[in-house]
Amino acid sequence: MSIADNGSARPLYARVREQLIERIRSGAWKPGQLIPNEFEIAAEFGVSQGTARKAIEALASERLVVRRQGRGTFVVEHTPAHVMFRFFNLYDAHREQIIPDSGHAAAVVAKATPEERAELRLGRNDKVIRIARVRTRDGRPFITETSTLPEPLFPGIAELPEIPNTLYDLFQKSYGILVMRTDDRLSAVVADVASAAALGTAVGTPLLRIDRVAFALDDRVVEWRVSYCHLGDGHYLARTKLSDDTDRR
Amino acid sequence: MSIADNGSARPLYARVREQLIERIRSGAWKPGQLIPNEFEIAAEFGVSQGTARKAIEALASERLVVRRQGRGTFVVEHTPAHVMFRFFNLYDAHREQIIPDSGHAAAVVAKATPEERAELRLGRNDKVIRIARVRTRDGRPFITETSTLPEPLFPGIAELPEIPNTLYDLFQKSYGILVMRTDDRLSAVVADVASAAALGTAVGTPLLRIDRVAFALDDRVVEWRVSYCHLGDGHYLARTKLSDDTDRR
DNA sequence: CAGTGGTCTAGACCACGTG
DNA sequence: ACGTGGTCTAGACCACTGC
Repeated sequence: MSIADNGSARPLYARVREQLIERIRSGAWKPGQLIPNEFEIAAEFGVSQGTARKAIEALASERLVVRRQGRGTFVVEHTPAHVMFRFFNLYDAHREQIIPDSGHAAAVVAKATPEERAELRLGRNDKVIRIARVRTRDGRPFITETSTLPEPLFPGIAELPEIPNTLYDLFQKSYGILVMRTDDRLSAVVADVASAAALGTAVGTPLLRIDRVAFALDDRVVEWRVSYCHLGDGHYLARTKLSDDTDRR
Repeated sequence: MSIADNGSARPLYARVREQLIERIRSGAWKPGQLIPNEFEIAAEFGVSQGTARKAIEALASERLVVRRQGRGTFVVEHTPAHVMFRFFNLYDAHREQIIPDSGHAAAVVAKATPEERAELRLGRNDKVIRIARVRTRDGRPFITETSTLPEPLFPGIAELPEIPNTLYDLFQKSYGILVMRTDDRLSAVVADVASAAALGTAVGTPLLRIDRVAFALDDRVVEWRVSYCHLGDGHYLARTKLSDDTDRR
């Protein structure tokens, strides 16, 4: 049964690409798994090897798969180190990436506030999971962080004996949800009494506020997170390239 | 004379790509110019049309050229609007991109300080051009900005009757330098007396500090810029994608 | 209509990793 | 030695643009 049979206007390689993405999204192909080679995919969809190649290369450029010459093509795997490296953009005064620790994380389930519904694009009676923690560095607190997750997507997280340091690898491994993109909205604030106490600093200290929304493979919003960072001589690194996509949804 | 004659290990399409980049970098192909079609490029380098195509597609994915079906392939052109849209990441409370105005800009030439030499990767006796201005929005000041440029790259900028609102299109049009990437280091500070006066706000107001370094096509540093932004309910938007390059030079 | 980029195919050979 | 992805070629046809 060939995918080429219908008269759709979309290019063949694009339709093959979507079918392959769907297999990753649905979990038919697991993280780290070897996928069929170019000729097998070509035969399955009734296209030439070159067309299958173009579809696979598109996935590779999106980092959904990793190609290894001589070995094969593998579904991307979010490891804790990988997640930190890719999605944690804080650097110290020496321009080294900061690897933070997670303090005790408290998780609760609650009805979403109007603001949470707006950020997470939820319906009226949806529930959310809130995870609050203070992150440390060399044992010293430097970030207060509150994550809010749509409860239906992540049942049972609140009951875990311990919340991991990085959520995104848990999202992929336990819930099959792959974080593809984060939008961080950054602003400067001064520490209020509560923040100052939590971070061990003075009221009025400047803090970097990071308001993050994370998107999954299908563009669903899977996390809203607000962090207040006491960075000292550190900073947040944002790289902008001419080659970046231009659409700001 | 074919490019394929030597026994280099680099793929053919990569060598063709570099030759095409060199033509843009050197100014042999001007911004907005139509470049030769796939068959002409293939013939010139002694490769097949498919290989020329792969080289051109690489340039298109880097946004160095724009392909238009039925018309041809054109060298990218930095217009002021284009530059604002791509490299100015500030948004207002309604999540609309902020388009700032430039106040009066003062430019001076001076010997580089040690800090300027470090940021711009200059030698001991190099000079720099410093451009200071206060940017406004609806007539109200909201950013103080100091750009520092290597003087040898931009002779005569300090003598211009007026400094334009966006520097990067000037860099391309008048100096043949294409800005490819910016690294913004973001931190929170509080307004000192000078900043508060310039921005019409109170001492102690939180400001977003943006420490930017801009890179040209050949990875030279072409600008170091420090901005202090009084954003109110606005923010800086930083988008991070799984598909972003992973190397943090 | 001619000329451009876009898609698709078929096949050859190379480079790499593993057994 | 074998199977994988990586490169390169040659040619066909389609879709869009502008004259």
